[in-house]
Parts: sequence; structure tokens; C-alpha cells
Amino acid sequence: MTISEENYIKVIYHLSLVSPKGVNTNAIAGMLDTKASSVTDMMKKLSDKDLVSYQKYQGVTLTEKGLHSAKMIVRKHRLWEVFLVDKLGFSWDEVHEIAEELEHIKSEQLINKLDAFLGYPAADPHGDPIPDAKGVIKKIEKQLLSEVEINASFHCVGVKDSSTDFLKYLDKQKIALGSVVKVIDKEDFDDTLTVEIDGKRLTISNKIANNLYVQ
Amino acid sequence: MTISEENYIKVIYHLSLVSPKGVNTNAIAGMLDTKASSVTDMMKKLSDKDLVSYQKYQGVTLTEKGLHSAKMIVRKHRLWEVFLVDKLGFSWDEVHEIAEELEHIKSEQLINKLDAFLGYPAADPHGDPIPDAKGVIKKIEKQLLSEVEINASFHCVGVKDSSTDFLKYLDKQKIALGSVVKVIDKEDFDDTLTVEIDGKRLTISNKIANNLYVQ
DNA sequence: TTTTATTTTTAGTTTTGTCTAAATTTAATT
DNA sequence: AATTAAATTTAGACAAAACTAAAAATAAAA
Repeated sequence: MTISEENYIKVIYHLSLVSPKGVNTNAIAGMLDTKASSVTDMMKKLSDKDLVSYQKYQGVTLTEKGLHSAKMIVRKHRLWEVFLVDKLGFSWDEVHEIAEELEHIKSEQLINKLDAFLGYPAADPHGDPIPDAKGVIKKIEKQLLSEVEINASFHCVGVKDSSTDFLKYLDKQKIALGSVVKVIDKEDFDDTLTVEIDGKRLTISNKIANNLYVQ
Repeated sequence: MTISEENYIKVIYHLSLVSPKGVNTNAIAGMLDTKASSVTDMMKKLSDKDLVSYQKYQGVTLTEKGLHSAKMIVRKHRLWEVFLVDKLGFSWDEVHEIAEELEHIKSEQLINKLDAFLGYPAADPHGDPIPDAKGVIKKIEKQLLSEVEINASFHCVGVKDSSTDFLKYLDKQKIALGSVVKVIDKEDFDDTLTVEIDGKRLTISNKIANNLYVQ
């Protein structure tokens, strides 16, 4: 499997989680910053290799084989992210790009030894679950901060949108995975929250609360 | 710089150490398992990028820029090898291939953080020196075991040929970097050595002794 | 249900890195 | 010094992965 093929498989996997009936050409092109025609070409190739099932104009889904490949790529990506943050001291907004490269390193032995070295982590630095060596993903039960009841306490366990801007905002406010959050008050007009994070009081917009997972 | 370009630069660097006057096309082709005509094509491209200086039929040498790039690739390769052996528990005959992939990961920050994480090692698991962030390589004074005087004691510090077969031989004989070697006797006829390694007596062919560096 | 708009695919090119086969240059030998 | 041998380069072709522009299919709107 080439790097390019792996990138297509990975994108189809992520889009499948949102639209499991079939992923359309334009969506893939958008994610990969390429053109729809290039996607069509690649779908034929991946279909020949039995990694996706594809019928003209009908969108694509991953085959069993393709799904497994996708999970292994995601596994590698997330394990490398843990390594970069826990061992090398990167902050969580810096690791995505580097992990995009590292996820294409081929050795299966490497990734399993890395997994052991890291202590078999369940989630990456953004709170996303890490598939095990067989591809099994343990679901992490979590709610968006925007949806929890008032006056209960939670732990931050992940982010929905992991764009650099959002992660930098969290860093600035000293919000990290594991931080304890308690919703003190919710404004009816615009859903702005007053929260207490690690004992510090903070006002948070609905957009922020809608991007932060708690448990 | 593409992965292919980096591989050419790296090979030219290694060949330059043996023939500093200029590396010839066929030698490069041999190392990269490609054809001489492909090498010629690539030399034009690398020359345009000012990474090598190249004149038809006259062989190539690295430019200042090319030399620096080569050292950075070697730095990455050897640091990753240290990581694989010291942190992940690979044996020294398993790491080369994986490091061949890892050496092409782009981030400079990554490699400097990795260097720090590993404790700024001076040499890789085969005893080869690791260039620092500026490209400076501290020479390791070393002699081939085949060339040392009888009855003196040394430490193993590296290997010349790091082929899998040779490394496996060393593993089998429990010879590792750091092992203490004392030459007891040398056969005049075929230069076979009788040595004591970590207290254990062993007979070693000249071919072996000629591949093992001591200090 | 036509017509229009959008999405997707086809057809034909481009670039990168490779190849083969032929031509050229350098090195070696007589 | 002329001839042969070896190494190197050119010319032309190919596969992978991308592109543009045009054609075809599907979805949306009148």
C-alpha cells in the first residue's frame, strides 16, 4: 500500500463514521485537498485491491479488508501522538502533522512495541480512542460539555474539533485532558456557560462547550 | 526534498567517505538497486538544486548544502536506531530497515527532541557516530580487532560491516557493544585469533576480526 | 415532468522516478 | 596509437498520481 492509498483509506474511514451509507467523491476530494477526478481514479484502484466497494456515482464504503487497514493507520497515528506528547514533550496542538508522516511507517512489530512502551494507552492526547492490535476500539463514553446538567462535576476527556486554534485556546486557559470541570451556570439567551476548571472560574461560549468532551 | 532525493544524497555521502574525489554513477546505482541511467537523471536534478556538483562522466561530489543534508539524514537514521534498541527493545540486527523509513520524517523539532529524550547519544547501536544538530561528527577513535597488538584489552565499540548475518553471529557469541576483548594469540598461518570476551575464550576468524572495531 | 444545477466520471496531459536500448565518452589493452 | 572494453549518458517509453476540460449521470427546482 502506498502512502497515497493509505491517505485515501484513512479519509474514507473518517467520513464513514459520519455517513456510513457511502462516502461521496467530493467529500474525499475536499479532505485530501485534491480534485474529484483524482478521487475517481483512486477509487478504481482501491476497488481492484478489494479495499473499498465502489459503484459509479454511488459513493464508496470500506470493505472488511479496507476497514482493517484504516484502523491500523489510525492506531499508528494515535500511538505516535501519545509518544510525541508523553515522551518527547510536544504540546497537543503540535503533534498532528508529524503523526501524519509517522503513521505511514510500515513495521507492525514497531507499532506493537511502541504500544507496549507507552503502556497500552486507551486514548490519544485529544481523547480519541486507540484501536488495539486486532483493530478493536473501546468506545469512550463521553458527553459534550454543552450538553451536561448544571452543578455536576466531570473530567475533560477529549475534543471534537482539534484545530490548532481551539487547542491553543485550551492551552491558554490551562484546560488539559484530566482537568476537572463543573458547570456553575448556563445563560438561557446564548448558552454561555460559567464553569469552574481545576478550581478556577471561567466564562465559556457555547461554541467552546460544544467542542469539549467530558466524562 | 523527496524521499528518493534523500536516498541518493545519503548514498553519495556514504560513498564519498571511501572515494572523496568523486562518486561514480555505477556505484550509486549498485547501492540503490537501480540503473545507471536513472542515476544520471537524478544527478541533473540534484545538481540543479545545488546539492551535488556534477559534470558528465566525471562523477559527483556533495556540495556544502548537500553534505549538510546528508548529515541530517544520517543523524536521523542513527538516532532512530538508538530509540529502537534502547527504548523499544529491538536487537541491533533488526533496526536498519525501520530506520530507513524513519529517517525521512521531516520535522527538525522532532529529531532534536528525540535526541534530548535519548540523552544525546554519541553513537548508534552499531557504534557509528551521530552527527549533532549542526552536523558536527565527533570522530570515535577505534581500531579493527584484526589490527591490535596481542595481550592488550579493549572494548567493542562498533562494527564495520553491519549485515544481518554478521550481527546475528555477534549476538550468538554474546558479543555486544561494550564487551571487553583481549587478544590471547594470533595464528600466523591464517590470522585466526584466540580471544577472551567478557572472560569467555573464543576462536575468531580473520574475517570476523576485520569487521569488529575496538577501543 | 421538464429543465436546470450539481456531482461524478471520462479522456487526454503532466510530473516524478524509473526503465530499455542505443549512442557516446572514457579507460584499458594490444 | 589504434582498437576493444567498460562506464556513462541520451532518447524514448512507462506507471503512478495528479491535473484540466468536456461529457454523462444524478439531484433539485420550476
